[in-house]
Amino acid sequence: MEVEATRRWLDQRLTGRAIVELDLVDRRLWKCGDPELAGRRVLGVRRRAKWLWLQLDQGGLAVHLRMTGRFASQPDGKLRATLSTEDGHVHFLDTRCFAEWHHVDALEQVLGRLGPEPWPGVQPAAWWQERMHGLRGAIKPAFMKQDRIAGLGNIAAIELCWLAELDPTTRVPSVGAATWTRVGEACHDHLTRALADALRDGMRYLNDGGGDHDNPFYVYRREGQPCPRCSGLIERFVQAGRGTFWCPGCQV
DNA sequence: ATTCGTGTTTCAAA
DNA sequence: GTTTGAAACACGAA
Repeated sequence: MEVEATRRWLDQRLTGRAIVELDLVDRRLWKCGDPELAGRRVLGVRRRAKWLWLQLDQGGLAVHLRMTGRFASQPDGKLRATLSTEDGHVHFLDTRCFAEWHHVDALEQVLGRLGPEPWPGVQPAAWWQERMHGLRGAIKPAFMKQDRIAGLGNIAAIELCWLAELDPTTRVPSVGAATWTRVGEACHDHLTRALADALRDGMRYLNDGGGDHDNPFYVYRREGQPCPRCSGLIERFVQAGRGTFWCPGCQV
């Protein structure tokens, strides 16, 4: 998970430092609170779902990267803000400018209804059954319901269906215990691997003209390519408004 | 030139 | 409860 990788990156550079200046290049980032951060000290960096929380000595900064937000040591993109400390700069880049920064007393003020975190543990079948209880629609969009399970997005939902050999259109009530167990393992596998990839390479697979040659996923954005498991062809269709990639050969 | 699709998530409407 | 579309916005690809 890129957000967890970002959390560690920020923690290394900001925790224990005092903020010297916030240069808010694009005001649209700023959703609420006082943007005057000079003199505040960063006590720690935490994550909840895809929110980052920079705990300050007075309140904190809640940051959501949305689609294209990212932190970097060099301003090599659409620069929206720069956070300066005594010993360095942290730049915030965001092509589409959907990201949100909130200066509030507590992170809970900006969180919607969020279910529990599925990671870093391996959640057992009973956990998934409880989280999905009452849903009757397709499993893949259900994985993305933040009020049921926090932090799974489109890629995770796609990849974990593939890992669990599960047809993304399967109705939630017809998923059996053995499959839920596979889902739990698949979810842990995917998120752990996504974090390792992000720690190593960042989001290089979709950045600066590289095309898809660095795509680290099994089926995401691989329409027309052979399935790594059964060599069937990966297909794409739209489900609940989002692109869904899957292998009709081995996902049942 | 124009349209389409995109890593997120919430919301309203049907 | 479910499903869809729209909303933030920018840009590369078709």
